[in-house]
Amino acid sequence: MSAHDNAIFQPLLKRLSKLSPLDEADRRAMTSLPTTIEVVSRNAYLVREGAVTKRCCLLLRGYACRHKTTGDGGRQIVSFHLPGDLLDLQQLLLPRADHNVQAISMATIAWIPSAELQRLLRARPNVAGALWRDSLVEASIFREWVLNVGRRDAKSRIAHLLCEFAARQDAAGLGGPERFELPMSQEDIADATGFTPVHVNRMLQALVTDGVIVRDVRKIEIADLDRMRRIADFDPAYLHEAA
Amino acid sequence: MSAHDNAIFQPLLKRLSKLSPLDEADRRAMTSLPTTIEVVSRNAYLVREGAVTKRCCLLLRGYACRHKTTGDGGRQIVSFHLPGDLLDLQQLLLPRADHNVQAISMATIAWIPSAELQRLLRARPNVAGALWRDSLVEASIFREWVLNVGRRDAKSRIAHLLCEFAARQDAAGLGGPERFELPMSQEDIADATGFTPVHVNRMLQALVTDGVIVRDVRKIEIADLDRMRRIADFDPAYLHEAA
DNA sequence: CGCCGACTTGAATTCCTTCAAGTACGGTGG
DNA sequence: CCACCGTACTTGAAGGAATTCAAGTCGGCG
Repeated sequence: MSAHDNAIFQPLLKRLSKLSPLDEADRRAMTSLPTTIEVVSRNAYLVREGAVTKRCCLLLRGYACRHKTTGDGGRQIVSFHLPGDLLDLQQLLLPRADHNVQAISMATIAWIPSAELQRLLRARPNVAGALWRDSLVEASIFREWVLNVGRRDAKSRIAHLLCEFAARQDAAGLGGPERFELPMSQEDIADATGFTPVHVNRMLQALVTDGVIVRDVRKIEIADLDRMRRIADFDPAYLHEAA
Repeated sequence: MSAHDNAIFQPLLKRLSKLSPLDEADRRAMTSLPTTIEVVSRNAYLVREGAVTKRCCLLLRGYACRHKTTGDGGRQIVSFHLPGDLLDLQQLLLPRADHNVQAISMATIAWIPSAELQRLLRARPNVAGALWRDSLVEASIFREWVLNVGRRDAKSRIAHLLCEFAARQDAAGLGGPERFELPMSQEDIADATGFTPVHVNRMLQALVTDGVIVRDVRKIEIADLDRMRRIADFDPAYLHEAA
Protein backbone atom coordinates (compact mmCIF):
# COMPACT_ATOMS: atom_id res chain seq x y z
CA MET A 1 0.00 0.00 0.00
CA SER A 2 1.47 3.27 -1.07
CA ALA A 3 0.58 6.74 0.07
CA HIS A 4 -1.47 7.02 -3.09
CA ASP A 5 -3.88 4.38 -1.99
CA ASN A 6 -7.38 5.54 -1.55
CA ALA A 7 -9.14 3.18 0.82
CA ILE A 8 -12.58 3.72 -0.67
CA PHE A 9 -11.60 1.85 -3.83
CA GLN A 10 -10.33 -1.26 -2.08
CA PRO A 11 -13.53 -3.33 -2.15
CA LEU A 12 -14.02 -2.56 -5.84
CA LEU A 13 -10.41 -3.33 -6.66
CA LYS A 14 -10.62 -6.58 -4.77
CA ARG A 15 -13.59 -7.69 -6.79
CA LEU A 16 -12.20 -6.53 -10.13
CA SER A 17 -8.84 -8.19 -9.61
CA LYS A 18 -10.63 -11.50 -9.28
CA LEU A 19 -12.08 -11.02 -12.75
CA SER A 20 -8.92 -9.81 -14.46
CA PRO A 21 -5.39 -9.24 -13.15
CA LEU A 22 -4.53 -5.65 -12.29
CA ASP A 23 -1.01 -4.35 -11.81
CA GLU A 24 0.20 -1.63 -9.51
CA ALA A 25 -0.21 1.08 -12.15
CA ASP A 26 -3.79 0.00 -12.77
CA ARG A 27 -4.58 0.25 -9.08
CA ARG A 28 -2.92 3.61 -8.75
CA ALA A 29 -4.80 4.96 -11.75
CA MET A 30 -8.03 3.93 -10.16
CA THR A 31 -7.34 5.11 -6.63
CA SER A 32 -6.29 8.50 -7.89
CA LEU A 33 -9.66 9.14 -9.51
CA PRO A 34 -11.26 12.30 -8.14
CA THR A 35 -14.36 11.65 -6.06
CA THR A 36 -17.10 13.56 -4.30
CA ILE A 37 -18.50 11.90 -1.20
CA GLU A 38 -22.18 12.16 -0.39
CA VAL A 39 -24.35 10.62 2.30
CA VAL A 40 -27.93 9.92 1.26
CA SER A 41 -30.93 8.72 3.22
CA ARG A 42 -33.07 5.68 2.58
CA ASN A 43 -35.15 5.91 -0.62
CA ALA A 44 -33.05 8.73 -2.06
CA TYR A 45 -32.73 8.58 -5.84
CA LEU A 46 -29.18 8.51 -7.18
CA VAL A 47 -30.11 8.31 -10.85
CA ARG A 48 -33.44 8.81 -12.58
CA GLU A 49 -34.62 6.96 -15.67
CA GLY A 50 -34.10 9.07 -18.77
CA ALA A 51 -31.46 11.24 -17.15
CA VAL A 52 -28.21 12.14 -18.87
CA THR A 53 -25.56 12.15 -16.18
CA LYS A 54 -21.94 13.13 -16.20
CA ARG A 55 -20.88 10.95 -13.29
CA CYS A 56 -20.92 7.41 -12.00
CA CYS A 57 -21.50 6.36 -8.46
CA LEU A 58 -19.50 4.00 -6.34
CA LEU A 59 -21.40 2.63 -3.36
CA LEU A 60 -19.23 2.90 -0.26
CA ARG A 61 -21.64 2.07 2.54
CA GLY A 62 -25.23 0.95 2.67
CA TYR A 63 -27.37 -0.65 -0.01
CA ALA A 64 -29.03 0.41 -3.23
CA CYS A 65 -31.21 -1.02 -5.96
CA ARG A 66 -32.00 -0.35 -9.56
CA HIS A 67 -35.59 -0.39 -10.64
CA LYS A 68 -37.97 0.32 -13.50
CA THR A 69 -41.65 1.06 -13.49
CA THR A 70 -44.58 0.13 -15.69
CA GLY A 71 -46.99 2.69 -17.07
CA ASP A 72 -49.56 1.87 -14.42
CA GLY A 73 -47.12 2.43 -11.59
CA GLY A 74 -45.81 -1.07 -10.91
CA ARG A 75 -42.26 -1.04 -9.60
CA GLN A 76 -39.80 -3.78 -10.47
CA ILE A 77 -36.43 -3.92 -8.80
CA VAL A 78 -33.92 -5.42 -11.24
CA SER A 79 -30.86 -5.58 -9.00
CA PHE A 80 -29.54 -4.97 -5.52
CA HIS A 81 -26.16 -3.46 -4.79
CA LEU A 82 -23.70 -3.67 -1.93
CA PRO A 83 -20.74 -1.60 -0.86
CA GLY A 84 -17.99 -1.78 -3.48
CA ASP A 85 -20.37 -1.86 -6.42
CA LEU A 86 -19.78 0.62 -9.21
CA LEU A 87 -23.29 1.51 -10.28
CA ASP A 88 -24.25 2.42 -13.75
CA LEU A 89 -21.16 1.96 -15.67
CA GLN A 90 -23.46 1.98 -18.67
CA GLN A 91 -24.17 5.59 -17.91
CA LEU A 92 -20.64 6.08 -19.07
CA LEU A 93 -21.05 4.35 -22.40
CA LEU A 94 -24.71 4.79 -23.22
CA PRO A 95 -26.23 8.24 -23.44
CA ARG A 96 -29.34 7.85 -21.33
CA ALA A 97 -30.24 6.01 -18.12
CA ASP A 98 -32.81 3.30 -18.79
CA HIS A 99 -33.65 2.79 -15.12
CA ASN A 100 -33.62 4.38 -11.68
CA VAL A 101 -31.03 3.90 -8.99
CA GLN A 102 -32.28 4.28 -5.45
CA ALA A 103 -30.80 3.79 -1.99
CA ILE A 104 -32.61 1.17 0.04
CA SER A 105 -30.84 2.13 3.25
CA MET A 106 -28.86 5.12 4.38
CA ALA A 107 -25.86 5.07 2.10
CA THR A 108 -22.54 6.73 1.39
CA ILE A 109 -21.68 7.37 -2.24
CA ALA A 110 -18.52 8.41 -4.03
CA TRP A 111 -19.35 10.25 -7.25
CA ILE A 112 -16.79 9.91 -10.03
CA PRO A 113 -16.86 12.21 -13.08
CA SER A 114 -17.57 10.26 -16.27
CA ALA A 115 -14.81 12.00 -18.19
CA GLU A 116 -12.19 10.85 -15.69
CA LEU A 117 -13.43 7.28 -15.79
CA GLN A 118 -13.43 7.32 -19.56
CA ARG A 119 -9.85 8.50 -19.56
CA LEU A 120 -9.00 5.65 -17.21
CA LEU A 121 -10.63 3.09 -19.52
CA ARG A 122 -8.59 4.31 -22.47
CA ALA A 123 -5.33 4.47 -20.56
CA ARG A 124 -5.67 1.20 -18.69
CA PRO A 125 -6.89 -1.71 -20.82
CA ASN A 126 -6.64 -4.07 -17.84
CA VAL A 127 -9.09 -1.94 -15.88
CA ALA A 128 -11.38 -1.69 -18.88
CA GLY A 129 -11.26 -5.45 -19.28
CA ALA A 130 -12.06 -6.04 -15.63
CA LEU A 131 -14.97 -3.61 -15.74
CA TRP A 132 -16.26 -5.20 -18.92
CA ARG A 133 -16.17 -8.59 -17.23
CA ASP A 134 -17.90 -7.08 -14.24
CA SER A 135 -20.72 -5.86 -16.47
CA LEU A 136 -20.94 -9.30 -18.08
CA VAL A 137 -21.31 -10.90 -14.65
CA GLU A 138 -24.05 -8.41 -13.97
CA ALA A 139 -25.77 -9.42 -17.21
CA SER A 140 -25.54 -13.04 -16.08
CA ILE A 141 -27.30 -12.09 -12.86
CA PHE A 142 -30.05 -10.38 -14.85
CA ARG A 143 -30.55 -13.57 -16.82
CA GLU A 144 -30.91 -15.54 -13.62
CA TRP A 145 -33.46 -13.00 -12.41
CA VAL A 146 -35.51 -13.46 -15.56
CA LEU A 147 -35.50 -17.19 -14.84
CA ASN A 148 -36.30 -16.61 -11.19
CA VAL A 149 -39.21 -14.29 -11.82
CA GLY A 150 -40.46 -16.20 -14.83
CA ARG A 151 -40.35 -19.78 -13.68
CA ARG A 152 -40.04 -20.27 -9.92
CA ASP A 153 -42.95 -20.38 -7.48
CA ALA A 154 -43.20 -17.96 -4.61
CA LYS A 155 -41.29 -19.80 -1.90
CA SER A 156 -38.51 -20.86 -4.20
CA ARG A 157 -38.26 -17.42 -5.78
CA ILE A 158 -37.94 -15.54 -2.53
CA ALA A 159 -35.53 -18.13 -1.18
CA HIS A 160 -33.43 -17.72 -4.30
CA LEU A 161 -33.25 -13.98 -3.81
CA LEU A 162 -32.05 -14.49 -0.25
CA CYS A 163 -29.47 -17.07 -1.29
CA GLU A 164 -28.08 -14.75 -3.93
CA PHE A 165 -27.89 -11.84 -1.56
CA ALA A 166 -26.18 -14.03 1.02
CA ALA A 167 -23.65 -15.30 -1.48
CA ARG A 168 -22.83 -11.81 -2.69
CA GLN A 169 -22.50 -10.42 0.82
CA ASP A 170 -20.19 -13.31 1.58
CA ALA A 171 -18.09 -12.74 -1.53
CA ALA A 172 -17.78 -9.08 -0.59
CA GLY A 173 -16.63 -10.04 2.91
CA LEU A 174 -19.65 -8.44 4.56
CA GLY A 175 -20.91 -11.39 6.55
CA GLY A 176 -21.08 -15.11 5.89
CA PRO A 177 -23.77 -16.79 3.88
CA GLU A 178 -25.43 -18.09 7.03
CA ARG A 179 -26.06 -14.90 8.88
CA PHE A 180 -26.24 -11.48 7.31
CA GLU A 181 -27.92 -8.15 7.32
CA LEU A 182 -31.06 -7.91 5.22
CA PRO A 183 -31.40 -4.24 4.41
CA MET A 184 -34.50 -4.39 2.26
CA SER A 185 -38.09 -4.16 3.42
CA GLN A 186 -40.62 -6.82 2.53
CA GLU A 187 -41.99 -4.39 0.00
CA ASP A 188 -38.55 -4.21 -1.61
CA ILE A 189 -38.44 -8.01 -1.76
CA ALA A 190 -41.91 -7.98 -3.29
CA ASP A 191 -40.82 -5.49 -5.95
CA ALA A 192 -37.77 -7.59 -6.73
CA THR A 193 -39.63 -10.87 -7.04
CA GLY A 194 -42.82 -9.65 -8.68
CA PHE A 195 -45.14 -10.43 -5.76
CA THR A 196 -47.23 -8.36 -3.40
CA PRO A 197 -45.79 -7.47 0.01
CA VAL A 198 -48.57 -9.52 1.60
CA HIS A 199 -47.50 -12.65 -0.18
CA VAL A 200 -43.83 -12.09 0.57
CA ASN A 201 -44.75 -11.89 4.22
CA ARG A 202 -46.57 -15.21 4.09
CA MET A 203 -43.76 -16.94 2.23
CA LEU A 204 -41.12 -15.70 4.67
CA GLN A 205 -43.24 -17.13 7.44
CA ALA A 206 -43.45 -20.40 5.55
CA LEU A 207 -39.66 -20.50 5.29
CA VAL A 208 -39.46 -19.93 9.06
CA THR A 209 -42.01 -22.70 9.66
CA ASP A 210 -39.97 -24.99 7.43
CA GLY A 211 -37.04 -24.30 9.71
CA VAL A 212 -34.70 -23.04 7.00
CA ILE A 213 -34.46 -19.44 8.12
CA VAL A 214 -34.64 -17.48 11.36
CA ARG A 215 -35.72 -13.88 11.27
CA ASP A 216 -34.58 -11.00 13.36
CA VAL A 217 -35.30 -7.34 12.83
CA ARG A 218 -33.97 -6.73 9.32
CA LYS A 219 -31.51 -9.53 9.79
CA ILE A 220 -31.74 -13.06 8.63
CA GLU A 221 -30.10 -16.29 9.54
CA ILE A 222 -30.13 -19.19 7.18
CA ALA A 223 -30.49 -22.05 9.62
CA ASP A 224 -30.14 -24.82 7.08
CA LEU A 225 -28.13 -23.55 4.13
CA ASP A 226 -28.24 -26.84 2.31
CA ARG A 227 -31.98 -27.21 2.47
CA MET A 228 -32.44 -23.52 1.74
CA ARG A 229 -30.46 -23.85 -1.47
CA ARG A 230 -32.52 -26.85 -2.47
CA ILE A 231 -35.76 -24.96 -1.88
CA ALA A 232 -34.34 -21.99 -3.76
CA ASP A 233 -33.00 -24.10 -6.63
CA PHE A 234 -29.85 -22.04 -6.10
CA ASP A 235 -26.64 -22.78 -7.97
CA PRO A 236 -24.09 -19.97 -7.59
CA ALA A 237 -22.40 -20.71 -10.93
CA TYR A 238 -24.12 -17.73 -12.57
CA LEU A 239 -22.35 -15.37 -10.18
CA HIS A 240 -19.05 -16.33 -11.83
CA GLU A 241 -17.20 -16.04 -8.57
CA ALA A 242 -14.81 -18.93 -9.11
CA ALA A 243 -11.72 -16.75 -8.93
CA MET B 1 -16.02 -2.05 -50.16
CA SER B 2 -12.62 -3.63 -50.74
CA ALA B 3 -11.81 -7.14 -51.77
CA HIS B 4 -11.19 -7.85 -48.11
CA ASP B 5 -14.80 -7.29 -47.23
CA ASN B 6 -16.52 -10.31 -45.93
CA ALA B 7 -20.23 -9.89 -46.47
CA ILE B 8 -21.25 -12.00 -43.50
CA PHE B 9 -20.01 -9.33 -41.07
CA GLN B 10 -21.97 -6.46 -42.61
CA PRO B 11 -25.10 -6.66 -40.42
CA LEU B 12 -22.97 -6.83 -37.28
CA LEU B 13 -20.74 -3.98 -38.40
CA LYS B 14 -23.76 -1.89 -39.25
CA ARG B 15 -25.15 -2.35 -35.75
CA LEU B 16 -21.84 -1.82 -33.99
CA SER B 17 -21.01 1.33 -35.89
CA LYS B 18 -24.20 2.88 -34.57
CA LEU B 19 -22.91 2.33 -31.05
CA SER B 20 -19.37 3.51 -31.57
CA PRO B 21 -17.57 4.84 -34.66
CA LEU B 22 -15.44 2.31 -36.51
CA ASP B 23 -12.78 3.20 -39.04
CA GLU B 24 -11.71 1.30 -42.11
CA ALA B 25 -8.95 -0.56 -40.24
CA ASP B 26 -11.48 -1.65 -37.60
CA ARG B 27 -13.79 -3.02 -40.26
CA ARG B 28 -11.01 -4.79 -42.05
CA ALA B 29 -9.76 -6.38 -38.85
CA MET B 30 -13.22 -7.72 -38.20
CA THR B 31 -14.00 -8.93 -41.69
CA SER B 32 -10.71 -10.78 -41.89
CA LEU B 33 -11.54 -12.92 -38.88
CA PRO B 34 -11.44 -16.62 -39.72
CA THR B 35 -14.84 -18.29 -39.63
CA THR B 36 -16.37 -21.71 -39.99
CA ILE B 37 -19.86 -21.80 -41.44
CA GLU B 38 -22.42 -24.28 -40.17
CA VAL B 39 -26.09 -24.82 -40.91
CA VAL B 40 -28.13 -26.12 -38.01
CA SER B 41 -31.72 -27.26 -37.76
CA ARG B 42 -34.45 -25.96 -35.48
CA ASN B 43 -33.88 -26.73 -31.80
CA ALA B 44 -30.19 -27.48 -32.30
CA TYR B 45 -28.03 -26.45 -29.33
CA LEU B 46 -25.18 -24.09 -30.13
CA VAL B 47 -23.89 -23.77 -26.58
CA ARG B 48 -24.73 -25.74 -23.46
CA GLU B 49 -24.85 -24.36 -19.94
CA GLY B 50 -21.65 -25.14 -18.08
CA ALA B 51 -19.64 -25.67 -21.24
CA VAL B 52 -16.20 -24.16 -21.76
CA THR B 53 -16.01 -23.16 -25.39
CA LYS B 54 -13.20 -21.85 -27.53
CA ARG B 55 -15.38 -20.11 -30.08
CA CYS B 56 -18.13 -17.55 -30.44
CA CYS B 57 -21.00 -17.72 -32.82
CA LEU B 58 -22.28 -15.10 -35.17
CA LEU B 59 -25.84 -15.69 -36.32
CA LEU B 60 -26.03 -15.25 -40.11
CA ARG B 61 -29.49 -16.51 -40.94
CA GLY B 62 -32.41 -17.71 -38.89
CA TYR B 63 -33.21 -17.15 -35.24
CA ALA B 64 -31.88 -18.32 -31.90
CA CYS B 65 -32.59 -17.92 -28.21
CA ARG B 66 -30.74 -18.22 -24.96
CA HIS B 67 -32.39 -20.06 -22.13
CA LYS B 68 -31.91 -21.45 -18.65
CA THR B 69 -33.75 -24.16 -16.81
CA THR B 70 -34.90 -24.68 -13.25
CA GLY B 71 -34.16 -27.84 -11.30
CA ASP B 72 -37.65 -29.18 -11.95
CA GLY B 73 -37.35 -28.75 -15.69
CA GLY B 74 -38.92 -25.34 -16.29
CA ARG B 75 -37.41 -23.57 -19.28
CA GLN B 76 -37.01 -19.81 -19.37
CA ILE B 77 -35.93 -18.08 -22.53
CA VAL B 78 -33.94 -14.98 -21.58
CA SER B 79 -33.36 -13.51 -25.04
CA PHE B 80 -34.07 -13.92 -28.71
CA HIS B 81 -31.50 -13.30 -31.41
CA LEU B 82 -31.66 -12.27 -35.05
CA PRO B 83 -29.22 -12.41 -37.94
CA GLY B 84 -26.23 -10.20 -37.25
CA ASP B 85 -26.14 -10.92 -33.51
CA LEU B 86 -22.85 -12.02 -32.02
CA LEU B 87 -23.92 -14.54 -29.42
CA ASP B 88 -22.14 -15.16 -26.22
CA LEU B 89 -19.46 -12.65 -26.23
CA GLN B 90 -19.26 -13.40 -22.53
CA GLN B 91 -18.01 -16.83 -23.45
CA LEU B 92 -14.93 -14.95 -24.51
CA LEU B 93 -14.40 -13.17 -21.23
CA LEU B 94 -15.95 -15.48 -18.66
CA PRO B 95 -14.76 -19.05 -18.32
CA ARG B 96 -18.03 -20.94 -18.31
CA ALA B 97 -21.37 -20.63 -20.11
CA ASP B 98 -24.16 -19.82 -17.65
CA HIS B 99 -26.95 -20.60 -20.12
CA ASN B 100 -27.86 -22.51 -23.26
CA VAL B 101 -27.99 -21.15 -26.78
CA GLN B 102 -30.46 -22.85 -29.06
CA ALA B 103 -31.68 -22.28 -32.61
CA ILE B 104 -35.41 -21.64 -32.80
CA SER B 105 -35.50 -21.98 -36.56
CA MET B 106 -33.17 -23.44 -39.14
CA ALA B 107 -30.11 -21.24 -38.89
CA THR B 108 -26.75 -20.51 -40.40
CA ILE B 109 -23.89 -19.83 -38.02
CA ALA B 110 -20.38 -18.49 -38.44
CA TRP B 111 -18.10 -19.81 -35.72
CA ILE B 112 -15.21 -17.53 -34.74
CA PRO B 113 -12.28 -18.83 -32.65
CA SER B 114 -12.13 -17.07 -29.27
CA ALA B 115 -8.40 -16.51 -29.52
CA GLU B 116 -8.80 -14.55 -32.75
CA LEU B 117 -11.56 -12.42 -31.33
CA GLN B 118 -9.52 -11.73 -28.23
CA ARG B 119 -6.63 -10.59 -30.38
CA LEU B 120 -9.03 -8.29 -32.23
CA LEU B 121 -10.25 -6.74 -28.96
CA ARG B 122 -6.71 -5.96 -27.87
CA ALA B 123 -5.63 -4.59 -31.22
CA ARG B 124 -8.75 -2.53 -31.95
CA PRO B 125 -10.03 -0.53 -28.99
CA ASN B 126 -12.84 0.91 -31.12
CA VAL B 127 -14.17 -2.55 -31.81
CA ALA B 128 -13.83 -3.51 -28.17
CA GLY B 129 -15.70 -0.37 -27.18
CA ALA B 130 -18.50 -1.06 -29.63
CA LEU B 131 -18.84 -4.64 -28.44
CA TRP B 132 -18.83 -3.50 -24.83
CA ARG B 133 -21.63 -1.09 -25.62
CA ASP B 134 -23.44 -3.86 -27.42
CA SER B 135 -23.27 -6.02 -24.32
CA LEU B 136 -24.53 -3.10 -22.21
CA VAL B 137 -27.52 -2.71 -24.51
CA GLU B 138 -28.14 -6.41 -24.08
CA ALA B 139 -28.05 -5.96 -20.31
CA SER B 140 -30.60 -3.17 -20.65
CA ILE B 141 -32.88 -5.56 -22.53
CA PHE B 142 -32.49 -8.11 -19.73
CA ARG B 143 -33.59 -5.47 -17.24
CA GLU B 144 -36.67 -4.75 -19.30
CA TRP B 145 -37.41 -8.47 -19.42
CA VAL B 146 -37.25 -8.68 -15.63
CA LEU B 147 -39.79 -5.86 -15.50
CA ASN B 148 -41.90 -7.48 -18.18
CA VAL B 149 -42.00 -10.89 -16.55
CA GLY B 150 -42.26 -9.49 -13.03
CA ARG B 151 -44.89 -6.81 -13.36
CA ARG B 152 -46.99 -6.96 -16.50
CA ASP B 153 -50.15 -9.02 -16.92
CA ALA B 154 -50.47 -11.65 -19.61
CA LYS B 155 -51.81 -9.63 -22.49
CA SER B 156 -49.46 -6.72 -21.92
CA ARG B 157 -46.47 -9.01 -21.41
CA ILE B 158 -46.94 -10.94 -24.62
CA ALA B 159 -47.69 -7.76 -26.53
CA HIS B 160 -44.47 -6.27 -25.18
CA LEU B 161 -42.47 -9.22 -26.40
CA LEU B 162 -43.95 -8.82 -29.86
CA CYS B 163 -43.29 -5.08 -29.90
CA GLU B 164 -39.67 -5.60 -28.92
CA PHE B 165 -39.17 -8.26 -31.54
CA ALA B 166 -40.77 -6.05 -34.17
CA ALA B 167 -38.59 -3.10 -33.22
CA ARG B 168 -35.42 -5.15 -33.34
CA GLN B 169 -36.31 -6.74 -36.67
CA ASP B 170 -36.97 -3.28 -37.98
CA ALA B 171 -33.68 -1.90 -36.68
CA ALA B 172 -31.87 -4.81 -38.32
CA GLY B 173 -33.60 -4.08 -41.62
CA LEU B 174 -35.44 -7.39 -41.65
CA GLY B 175 -38.99 -6.17 -42.04
CA GLY B 176 -40.88 -3.20 -40.72
CA PRO B 177 -42.43 -3.00 -37.28
CA GLU B 178 -45.90 -3.55 -38.70
CA ARG B 179 -45.44 -6.82 -40.49
CA PHE B 180 -42.72 -9.31 -39.75
CA GLU B 181 -41.84 -12.94 -39.49
CA LEU B 182 -42.49 -14.54 -36.14
CA PRO B 183 -40.12 -17.49 -36.01
CA MET B 184 -40.95 -18.74 -32.54
CA SER B 185 -43.66 -21.21 -31.60
CA GLN B 186 -46.28 -20.39 -28.99
CA GLU B 187 -44.34 -22.62 -26.64
CA ASP B 188 -41.26 -20.45 -27.20
CA ILE B 189 -43.31 -17.36 -26.42
CA ALA B 190 -44.59 -19.09 -23.30
CA ASP B 191 -41.07 -19.92 -22.19
CA ALA B 192 -39.99 -16.34 -22.79
CA THR B 193 -42.85 -14.75 -20.89
CA GLY B 194 -43.21 -17.24 -18.06
CA PHE B 195 -46.64 -18.54 -19.06
CA THR B 196 -48.00 -21.84 -20.28
CA PRO B 197 -48.46 -22.37 -24.02
CA VAL B 198 -52.20 -22.67 -23.43
CA HIS B 199 -52.38 -19.23 -21.92
CA VAL B 200 -50.23 -17.68 -24.64
CA ASN B 201 -52.65 -19.08 -27.17
CA ARG B 202 -55.60 -17.48 -25.43
CA MET B 203 -53.89 -14.12 -25.10
CA LEU B 204 -52.88 -14.04 -28.75
CA GLN B 205 -56.49 -14.67 -29.61
CA ALA B 206 -57.48 -11.84 -27.32
CA LEU B 207 -55.08 -9.51 -29.14
CA VAL B 208 -56.64 -10.59 -32.44
CA THR B 209 -60.13 -9.98 -31.03
CA ASP B 210 -59.00 -6.56 -29.86
CA GLY B 211 -58.04 -5.87 -33.44
CA VAL B 212 -54.42 -4.97 -32.74
CA ILE B 213 -52.77 -7.91 -34.48
CA VAL B 214 -53.52 -10.20 -37.40
CA ARG B 215 -52.03 -13.67 -37.43
CA ASP B 216 -50.80 -15.71 -40.31
CA VAL B 217 -48.85 -18.93 -40.17
CA ARG B 218 -45.80 -17.94 -38.15
CA LYS B 219 -46.15 -14.39 -39.34
CA ILE B 220 -47.71 -11.51 -37.57
CA GLU B 221 -49.07 -8.19 -38.58
CA ILE B 222 -49.49 -5.42 -36.09
CA ALA B 223 -52.67 -3.85 -37.34
CA ASP B 224 -52.70 -0.97 -34.90
CA LEU B 225 -49.15 -0.22 -33.83
CA ASP B 226 -50.15 2.67 -31.65
CA ARG B 227 -52.74 0.79 -29.68
CA MET B 228 -50.49 -2.27 -29.55
CA ARG B 229 -47.73 -0.25 -27.92
CA ARG B 230 -50.18 1.13 -25.43
CA ILE B 231 -51.40 -2.34 -24.51
CA ALA B 232 -47.80 -3.51 -24.31
CA ASP B 233 -46.64 -0.51 -22.28
CA PHE B 234 -43.81 -0.42 -24.80
CA ASP B 235 -41.25 2.37 -24.85
CA PRO B 236 -38.27 1.54 -27.08
CA ALA B 237 -35.85 3.73 -25.11
CA TYR B 238 -34.32 0.70 -23.40
CA LEU B 239 -33.14 -0.62 -26.78
CA HIS B 240 -30.78 2.37 -26.99
CA GLU B 241 -31.23 2.58 -30.72
CA ALA B 242 -31.15 6.36 -31.01
CA ALA B 243 -28.09 6.37 -33.25
C1' DC C 1 -52.59 -41.61 -46.55
C1' DG C 2 -51.31 -41.42 -42.12
C1' DC C 3 -48.55 -39.48 -38.62
C1' DC C 4 -46.63 -36.02 -35.66
C1' DG C 5 -46.02 -31.60 -33.79
C1' DA C 6 -48.20 -27.31 -33.14
C1' DC C 7 -52.19 -25.21 -32.08
C1' DT C 8 -57.03 -24.86 -29.96
C1' DT C 9 -60.83 -25.42 -26.64
C1' DG C 10 -63.21 -26.30 -22.15
C1' DA C 11 -63.62 -27.18 -17.18
C1' DA C 12 -61.71 -27.62 -12.66
C1' DT C 13 -58.16 -26.19 -9.62
C1' DT C 14 -54.43 -23.47 -7.55
C1' DC C 15 -51.64 -19.77 -6.45
C1' DC C 16 -51.45 -15.27 -5.75
C1' DT C 17 -53.88 -10.80 -5.38
C1' DT C 18 -56.96 -7.64 -3.41
C1' DC C 19 -59.16 -5.48 0.16
C1' DA C 20 -59.69 -4.49 4.74
C1' DA C 21 -58.44 -4.50 9.41
C1' DG C 22 -55.29 -4.93 12.83
C1' DT C 23 -50.53 -5.23 15.51
C1' DA C 24 -45.72 -4.03 16.65
C1' DC C 25 -42.26 -0.77 16.90
C1' DG C 26 -39.22 3.26 16.62
C1' DG C 27 -39.14 8.10 16.77
C1' DT C 28 -40.91 12.70 18.20
C1' DG C 29 -42.78 16.09 20.98
C1' DG C 30 -45.32 17.37 25.10
C1' DC D 1 -41.80 9.50 30.92
C1' DC D 2 -45.57 8.76 28.17
C1' DA D 3 -48.84 9.86 24.40
C1' DC D 4 -48.89 10.13 19.74
C1' DC D 5 -47.79 9.09 15.06
C1' DG D 6 -46.24 6.85 10.94
C1' DT D 7 -44.21 2.99 8.81
C1' DA D 8 -43.52 -1.70 8.36
C1' DC D 9 -45.35 -5.82 9.18
C1' DT D 10 -49.25 -9.31 10.01
C1' DT D 11 -53.68 -11.72 9.43
C1' DG D 12 -58.12 -13.26 7.27
C1' DA D 13 -61.45 -13.80 3.66
C1' DA D 14 -63.00 -13.27 -1.02
C1' DG D 15 -61.89 -12.87 -5.78
C1' DG D 16 -59.32 -13.48 -10.07
C1' DA D 17 -55.62 -14.62 -13.23
C1' DA D 18 -53.17 -18.32 -14.90
C1' DT D 19 -52.36 -23.44 -14.57
C1' DT D 20 -53.47 -28.08 -15.18
C1' DC D 21 -55.49 -31.78 -17.36
C1' DA D 22 -57.72 -33.74 -21.04
C1' DA D 23 -59.61 -33.94 -25.49
C1' DG D 24 -59.72 -32.47 -30.02
C1' DT D 25 -58.39 -29.93 -34.60
C1' DC D 26 -55.32 -28.45 -38.06
C1' DG D 27 -51.57 -28.65 -41.29
C1' DG D 28 -47.12 -30.13 -43.18
C1' DC D 29 -44.29 -33.95 -44.41
C1' DG D 30 -42.70 -38.62 -45.25
